[in-house]
Amino acid sequence: MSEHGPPGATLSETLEIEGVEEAARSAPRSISAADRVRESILTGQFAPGERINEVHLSRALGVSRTPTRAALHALAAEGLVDYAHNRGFTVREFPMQAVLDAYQIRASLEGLACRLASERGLAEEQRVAMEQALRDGDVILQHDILTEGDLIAYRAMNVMFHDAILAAAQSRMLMEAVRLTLNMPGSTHRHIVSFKHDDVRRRHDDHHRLYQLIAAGEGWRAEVLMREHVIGLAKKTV
Amino acid sequence: MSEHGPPGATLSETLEIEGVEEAARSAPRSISAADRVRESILTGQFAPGERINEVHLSRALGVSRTPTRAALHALAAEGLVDYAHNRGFTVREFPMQAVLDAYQIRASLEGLACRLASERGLAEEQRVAMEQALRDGDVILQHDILTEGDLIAYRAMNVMFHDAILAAAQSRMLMEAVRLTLNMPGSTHRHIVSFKHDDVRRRHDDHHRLYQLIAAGEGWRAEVLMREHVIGLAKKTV
DNA sequence: ATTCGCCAAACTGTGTGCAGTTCGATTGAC
DNA sequence: GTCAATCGAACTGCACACAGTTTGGCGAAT
Repeated sequence: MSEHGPPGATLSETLEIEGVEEAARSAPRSISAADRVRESILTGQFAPGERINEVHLSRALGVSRTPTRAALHALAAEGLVDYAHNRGFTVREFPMQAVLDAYQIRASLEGLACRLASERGLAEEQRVAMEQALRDGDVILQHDILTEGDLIAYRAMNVMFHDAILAAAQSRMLMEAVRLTLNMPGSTHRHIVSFKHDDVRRRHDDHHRLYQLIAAGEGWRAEVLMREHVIGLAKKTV
Repeated sequence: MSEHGPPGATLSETLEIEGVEEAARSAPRSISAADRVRESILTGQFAPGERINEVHLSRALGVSRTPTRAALHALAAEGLVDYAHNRGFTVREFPMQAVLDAYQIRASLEGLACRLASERGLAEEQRVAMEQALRDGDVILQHDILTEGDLIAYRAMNVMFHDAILAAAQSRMLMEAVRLTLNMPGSTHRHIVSFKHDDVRRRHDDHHRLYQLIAAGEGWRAEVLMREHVIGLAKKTV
């Protein structure tokens, strides 16, 4: 199964095809393929509305059409590509309004997660994660200006915090619904979410308050604050 | 491809395999297969947690493993089955708490849909559908006791009303998220949603108020009322 | 009697060939 | 020059065969 790379590469074949053999040791090709194609779509390697050719994509991934199709079906399920019978897959388009709507949906869902977390309590694991995230954010914000590295660390901290709340809500369906709202081309996010120091500080302050409210069992207040917190991400503060 | 039915039928082969040829005329096998398996799961033909054998299921459906696997992957995306590498698919379990949580999630999402619908206005098509649904409900509720036929008509009316609001929200992602919450074994719903005359009347009254609020552009009030409306479905009123 | 290791049957993962459909190009008429 | 019909290349849908993994059971050793 080696010697896969075709020399003449078309547009969709710009995917990296390194490290196939060690990664394929335990991971199924279809999963690995889905991950890589998802990454390509999220980073904007594919043009929105572009039709995806199974054969070309298969070659680019170094696998046959079967796992490729499985991967594309999985991505269709996640909402990243569209599927039409006898016409295959196309990259889904995300107009600006759809991206803004996604923040509204996520705000409602994560607000609900906060309420459920408040009612059901924080397990030790989630409490630790949230406290760690709060400390990490505090450290980052001590810097007067935020470097690119700071922003990377901030994003990791942010994911840890929000994931902990979702875990505390103890609802798999809620997690899946939130994931739907996160699966969209990330390049767009940069244009939406502000990373000015004051805005970041305000959002981190929200985190502190959210932690307090959830720990205190103030479900409704936590829900409302989280909704505002997430919606605020999509406010144009340029 | 005829003469498919194996005589010795195992558990998973109790699916109906009638009308294959006329249905397969234009519809792809994988879609048709997904629909039928989904129906089987929703009506409780499969035991929760049961492992799904691809070969047996393929024979029961009268197609090969390829479209069967595609169908199962699609159902996994909808959240009806779980998938594990090298272990295939299992029927997802829905504990009572998960079903109740689904109503909470749906309440948040449909509440948001009401707000968006209020802001974006009702297109003629949705306005007509909602008014029709309201009239249908009025007629049904004139009966002093509700027959089984009344309940079927009520459910159809209910779907029309809620779908119209979702359409008015103009967010595909929101529709998909709501669909997640609706995809669960329906038999359970019967035990949760009350169909006593007074409860149905109260819910229909909610619909009238929701229509008024949305038409009046009262987004926030419509959102709150819809949340209560949906959560009320899961309240045990036995 | 229990546990560990091994083996075989069954099942899933993947590659590949063929059939049916779609879509673009080419040719012809107007 | 424009439009339509037709043909062909390309692509998708499906079936099937083979390879790798899991899993249950059997037997031997402790």
